[in-house]
Order: sequence, then C-alpha cells, then structure tokens
Amino acid sequence: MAELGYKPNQFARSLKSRRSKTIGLIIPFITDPFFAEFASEVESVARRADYAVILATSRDMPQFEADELTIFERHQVDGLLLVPPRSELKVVMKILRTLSVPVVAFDRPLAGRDFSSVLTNNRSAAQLAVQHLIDHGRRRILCLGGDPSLFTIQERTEGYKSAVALAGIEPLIQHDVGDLNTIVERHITGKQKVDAIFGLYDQPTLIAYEVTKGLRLRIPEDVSLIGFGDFAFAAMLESSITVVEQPIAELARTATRLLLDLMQGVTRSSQQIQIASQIKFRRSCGCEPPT
Amino acid sequence: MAELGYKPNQFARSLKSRRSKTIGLIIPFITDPFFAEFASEVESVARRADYAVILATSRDMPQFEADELTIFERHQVDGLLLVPPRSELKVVMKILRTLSVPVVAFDRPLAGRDFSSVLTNNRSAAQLAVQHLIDHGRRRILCLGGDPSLFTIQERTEGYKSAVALAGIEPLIQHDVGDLNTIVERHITGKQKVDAIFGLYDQPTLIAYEVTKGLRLRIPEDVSLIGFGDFAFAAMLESSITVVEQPIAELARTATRLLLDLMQGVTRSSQQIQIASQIKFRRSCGCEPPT
DNA sequence: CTGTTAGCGCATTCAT
DNA sequence: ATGAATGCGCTAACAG
Repeated sequence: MAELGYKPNQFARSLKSRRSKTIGLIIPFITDPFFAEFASEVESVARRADYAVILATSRDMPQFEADELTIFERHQVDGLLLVPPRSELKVVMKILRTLSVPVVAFDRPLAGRDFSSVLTNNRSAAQLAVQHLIDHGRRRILCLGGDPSLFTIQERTEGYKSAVALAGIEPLIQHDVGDLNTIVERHITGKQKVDAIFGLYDQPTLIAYEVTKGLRLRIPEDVSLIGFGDFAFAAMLESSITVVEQPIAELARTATRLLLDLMQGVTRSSQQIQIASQIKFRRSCGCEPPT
Repeated sequence: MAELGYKPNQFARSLKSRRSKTIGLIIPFITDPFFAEFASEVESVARRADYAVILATSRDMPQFEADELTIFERHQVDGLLLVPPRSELKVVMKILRTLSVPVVAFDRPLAGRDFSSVLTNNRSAAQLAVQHLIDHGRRRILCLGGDPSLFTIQERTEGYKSAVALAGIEPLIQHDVGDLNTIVERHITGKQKVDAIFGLYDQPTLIAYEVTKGLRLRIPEDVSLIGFGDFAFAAMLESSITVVEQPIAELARTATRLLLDLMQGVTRSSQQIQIASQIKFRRSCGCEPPT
C-alpha cells in the first residue's frame, strides 16, 4: 500500500511512543577541527541507527549550554552527547538531572560520577610525548598554550609536569596569556634558550613552528617540537610535525554507540571509557620517521 | 502555574500545528572549515529564531543526499538549507519538489531556477585575483587543484580563463589529478617555469606554498601566490598568503534569514542572492600589506 | 472572557 | 487472524 506514497507522521508516532528518534549534540565550536570530526562521526553512526542529530554549539559558555539543553528538552531528544564547558554551572547540572534521557560526556568528564563519559588519556599521552623529547636529549622544554581552565589542558599540563619532574628538569609553562608569537620568540632567542617545545593544542604548536622557522632556527636541530593533537597541515609542513594523535573517529563512534546502547537499555549503568592516544612520529621531534 | 514545572510537549504541539520548529541542514562535509563556519552561523541564527537544526552530511554524494532528504521528510523539518552535490540526481530533484517546505541552496545553485540560492561571485572574484597576479608582472600563472565537476571550481576556473585571455596569456590549468605535490614541483622547476600560482581552494594553495618553500624558492619573489578561500593558517605563515576571502558568515546569515522568511511567508518568491568575495591582500602576491 | 470539547495520526488494546 | 476504539497532549473552535 505504501506505493500510494504513504508517509508515517513522525509527530503522531512520537506523541504515542514518546520517542523522537533524535539525539542532541552539544559541542563548543563546530569550527574546531577536532569537534568537527567528532560531529561528523556522530552523525554518521547515528544515522545508520536511524537517528537524526540536532546540533548545538555552546561556545564553551555554560549559559549557552543551559539554553541549548532546554531546547533539547523541548524537542524531546532521546539522548544527549555533549562536550561540557569548563565549569559546570548548577543550572546545567540540574537540567541534566531532570532530563530523563541518557547522557554521554565527550572529551571532558561531567562532575558527577554518575554520568557516562568517553575520554582520551590526555595525561599519560602528554607525559610520553614530553618523555620522548627528553629521550632526544632535550632539557629546556617549553609547555605552550591552552586555556588552563579546560580539563584537557590541565591533564596535558600534568603529564608534562610528571615527565619533566622524573627527569629532574624545571617545568616551564606558558598557557594562553597575551601574544603567543612574542612568548615563543622570547623563549627561543633569550639567554635561557629553550631547546624543545610541547604545544598543548594545534594552534600553539603551529605558532611555535612558524616563529621558529621565521627566525631561521632549524626544526628539529635547534628546537625540537611535539604538539598535542594532529591537524591537517602538520604532515604537510617542510619539517613535518610530530603530534599526539587522538583517535577521534574511534572516540566518537564509541561515544555514540554507548549512547545508543544506553537509550535502548542494552547498557544500564554509566560507564567511563578511556581510549589511548598515540604519538605520530614525524620529523619535528628529531626522529626520521619511516616513509 | 509554570512554576510547577510545566513543559509543553513539542510532539503534541507539532501534531496539531504541523510545524516542527526544526530546519534541516545538508552540507558535504562538516570537517571542511568553510562548511563548518557556515553550519556554525546557521545554527546561531536559527536558534535565535527558536529553531533547532538537524545536521546531515552528504559527502558530496547525491545518493547520500537523497537518503537524508527522506529522513528530513520523516522528521518534518519546516525548511531546508542545503549545499547540493555535484550532479542533481532525478531522485533528489523529485524529493525536493515533493517536499512541501521552503528550500535554500547554498554555495552552489540547484538546477531548477525555482529554487532560492545564496552564492558568492566565484567567477569575477577569481578573475580579479588572477588579474592582480598579472598586474604584478606575472605571465606564467598556474591554476591549481579542485574537482572540476563542482560548480564553484568551474566558476573559479572560468574567472581564471577570462583574466589570462584578456592579457593574452596561455591558460595553464591542473585540476585534482594525481599527486599535487609532484605537479607543483614539476611546474616551478621545469624549463617552462611558472612564476605565479592561483590555488582554487585552500588545500592546493597550501601545497603550492609548502612545495615552493621546500625547494628554497622565495614567495613572492620567485613564485607569486594567491588562493581562493581563506584558511586559518594562511595569515600565520612566514610569507602570509593573499587569498580571496569569502564572506562566509554573511552568506550563512543571509541564507538562513532567507529561509526563515520563506518559512514564515514573509517572502514568497524564490530569490537568487549573490554576495561578493573580496581579495585579502597579504604578502604572497607581492604586495606589502598594511599592518 | 473563561471553560469545555473535538481532532491532529498513530499505536495499542480489546472485541470479534 | 482482522477490525474498531481509545488516548497520547496540545490547540483552536465553540459554548456558556
């Protein structure tokens, strides 16, 4: 009979079943390549399970997030995938608790331990990366960039601290304060010259690279460089940049599947899943990677 | 009374009103910075008008697009914003016509002239950019990269052709065929050396830059460079890259507002809107831009 | 101007 | 097995 062009009405169906076949996705910025790839995978997995994805961006502002949560509440999403902003407002947590649908936090945990989360090993991966710089004989390692109020930046910074502490090296940390170009320039030309830089995310990594090259210093000979987080151009640069590569697609698929499982009652209890990031060896650390 | 925590049920409301307060957004790839910024603005404008955005990615495959359209149909989106894939399948056009909601095409037009669209002046902006290279005294200008089956690439290529034709210069076009690195290398070192490159989108522009720098040629002295489409790193590179800057945010806001107007019946007839891209002068073309 | 009611289209129950 | 009836929660029409 469907040949007569019968189309079930989703509204009526939802009214009855109380399910919208929709999941909500809240990320800080869709223009950040990390979150863009995340969103892309979420959408792909969700659609295969016949769920539509409603997108919202929080700009890392808890108030925005709260607004979006109420929108999702109105639209009756069946599940929620979100990257929590830096601080969890009471408002937000309250909405999350009243929201009667499964929630999975991505990239950053949610305060309460009763929420599921899918994270990567920021701390140990950062430690390994910095350890690698030390193995290359580096002793003055600058830890560069990042908003220290973000969970991931905090964790990576801790990893850096552990690595240098183990080697008896004094930590040297410059988070996002003022102009990174100037900061980098000061540290690679001053009397207390730095011989390696660990970029806490893609932006400072690239700045470190460009400033160094611009001052006619060699990478990795004069300054060795590793960044946290891969980015499209890292491999294309003349001295290709060694990075900690986060398995974004796998993280995203895991998070989405976990959410779908929770929604279908397959999994009941909340889960904290951690997936390891790996170092992607290229030239900037001092290794000659296999081609 | 709402203090007792009354929440209207969107399903029931939609069942009655026949409107979902939802718009559908189909883009080729959310991981493409151009479309990511587009999506970001769409979401922002839509939310201010109290509409939720359902995201779908077509991967530039008409079949994917058709699938997504049927999903949107089921979810009863009130309007549709899409970047049409290269060729319009009959299937797709048929669905679009049966879909009884307003449709706005973005970045690329839809075959039928009865669809609204918001585009930029790919052709004339490209022509101006190439003309600018010619004004810098360049005569051997390589037009590089891009899928020639895409509308935007075709238009930009036409702009290039017009500019060189006016100057009596032989066109030299290499679309995406094989390894761009090799192609660039051959063209800047061969006997028929190229003295300028026009990148048709960000990727080939950056490849042109890196290959040139890697071969120790100077930009802009040896090779002058302009790219179509700005990208985050273009301004950060040592020889900052002059680009045709598309007003993405404005394009996106215009498209979304047009869609909202169509949905609310404010605007009835379909509109073709074109917004001009501007050249963003930096160093790679040979200009010394004001700082 | 406030209060009651019918019906949106589906899914589920109950009767046949 | 197939078929008729009820209600999901809201909105709009209508009655008091």
